[in-house]
Amino acid sequence: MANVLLDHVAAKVEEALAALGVQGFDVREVIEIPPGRELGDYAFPCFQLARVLRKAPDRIAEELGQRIGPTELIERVEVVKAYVNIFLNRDESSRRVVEAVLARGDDYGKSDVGNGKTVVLDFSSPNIAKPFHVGHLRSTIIGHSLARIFESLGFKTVRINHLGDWGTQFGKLIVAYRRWGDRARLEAEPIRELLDLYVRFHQEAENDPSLEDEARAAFKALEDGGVEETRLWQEFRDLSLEEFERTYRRLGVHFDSYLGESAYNEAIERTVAELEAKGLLKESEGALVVELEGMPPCLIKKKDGATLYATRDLAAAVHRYETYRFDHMFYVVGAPQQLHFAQVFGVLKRMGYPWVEACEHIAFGHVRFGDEAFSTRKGNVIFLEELLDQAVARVRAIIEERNPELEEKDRVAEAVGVGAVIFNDLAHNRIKDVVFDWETALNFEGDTGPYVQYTHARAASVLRRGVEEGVAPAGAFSVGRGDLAGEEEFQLAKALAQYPDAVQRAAEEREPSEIARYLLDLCRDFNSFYHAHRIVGSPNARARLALVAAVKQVIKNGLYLLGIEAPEAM
RNA sequence: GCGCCUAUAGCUCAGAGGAUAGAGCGCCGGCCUCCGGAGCCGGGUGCGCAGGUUCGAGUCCUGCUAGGCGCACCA
Repeated sequence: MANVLLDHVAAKVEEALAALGVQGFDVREVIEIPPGRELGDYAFPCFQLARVLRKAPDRIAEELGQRIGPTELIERVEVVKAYVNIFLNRDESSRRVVEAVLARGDDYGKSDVGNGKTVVLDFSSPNIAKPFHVGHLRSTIIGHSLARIFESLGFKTVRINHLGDWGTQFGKLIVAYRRWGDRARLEAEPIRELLDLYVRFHQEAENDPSLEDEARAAFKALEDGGVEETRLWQEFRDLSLEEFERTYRRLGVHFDSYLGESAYNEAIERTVAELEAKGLLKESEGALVVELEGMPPCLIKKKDGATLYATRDLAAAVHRYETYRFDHMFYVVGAPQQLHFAQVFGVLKRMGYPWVEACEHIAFGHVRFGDEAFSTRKGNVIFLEELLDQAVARVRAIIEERNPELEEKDRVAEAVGVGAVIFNDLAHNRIKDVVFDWETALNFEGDTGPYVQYTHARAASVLRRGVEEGVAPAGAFSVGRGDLAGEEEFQLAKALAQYPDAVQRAAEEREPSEIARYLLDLCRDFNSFYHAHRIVGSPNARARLALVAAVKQVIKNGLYLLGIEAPEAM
């Protein structure tokens, strides 16, 4: 499934090129949308052909232009210098696009290019016993969105939550809990209690460095199967997971596997043995490392014999390949960990696993708060729940003010508030750092999730109106010849035609923001159209309603890929 | 010190090597007894610096500057 307009144009350009004796030229790559409408709908610049054909680009354009005859879709061709500018027939193009969108419905934009290949996505992966804060949100929703995008392109996906449920931090928590823990509070609000313990540990450790040693010893005891340590760890883990599940439900996120770092305690020994057998382990300052080219060595075991993050990631990668035989594995983890993944991939390569080429670190910029980094240790965090609650509350207030008759206010407020938070994060290129501020996060005007959802609700409202007026009862749209001949209708339809391209790009770049931005553009176009033209009261109301239905469908499909709901009213 | 990332409008950000660099926020001014004003229309300022590659560079390369992140027993 691709762009119904561009496909036609590209095919015609290719035919014309063939007539000039040019084969295998990637027309789709070169063809572009001109900067101004007066220059046509699509343009084909001929500069690159000048070298191939050894002719002046202007002349090539001239010859090409003559060979691209009018078709049902192509109305005329104008050559301007080295550009072949193609003008489409408004009515026919709009009609075809609208019909294609409505015919495919929820499937519009999907394709089967993935051909059943498997993508494993490692995302979210919060640390147990630490609050789920705004910093974790990015991994969670970028991963979730990428999973949906790849599914829509015919890939099989496996969502893995690689829980941070192992490591020295648990030594710290065990030590802190033994000294200052409050049983009742742990059961009532586990994450808060664990966070406080964690923060207090670091405060006290500043004056008493021996605590750090004690914590390392406690973790070693845990790793060696100490009964008391294991019991506490299990409890911390269970209680934390319950809280995370609540947040995941709100975000509509689910996982196929919750195998966290702790799941690899046995596999790790096999991995270390394998490294040993392959002669890759070197002793260095008492620790075991694998040396790598062009970067610092990867630490495999500490001098006390305990394992490290990288060791567990290695074991996990091997296990995942054995389990899923993935064609791609995405690690949706913050950019600060680039070196870590370069090292892990480097070790896998030295181990001789060809599938390391399928592993990819999907890095994203970190979230800062003002000029301070979020720091769990300092307790300087914004809880995601708090952000979601505030967003939902504000939406609720706006509904009360502007649409008090709305049904299911709470459900809609939840969808819009959560959608605002998600969209705010997905609207930017993932690699950019984001500075969190409440004003931006809780703004619902302009380039925001609620704007897109509002546009969807407005389209839904117009369609309901069409039914009420008996113009298009029960969605009985029909687009006859001549119905969509207008310029504005065409521009909207052209935007709809581009949706599959946006999805494709989002997948190729692993960049959900491509879809977010596409939706903003589409919504702007639609709202302009809406304000400029009557729909229900117009002579071609049925056709315009079909166009509105197509717009609504595409917004819904796009929001779904971002993990955002599309309410019928708000 | 070494490595990675970033630098575009007052702010937040888009920009497929191609024609005249675009949105949102903020500010100012408008929007019809009519389909939802979370909307629409109008108003202006900009590619960090210096070279290079190319028919053509905001986009690619090199150097510099500024900011962020990372660099051994945390994850």
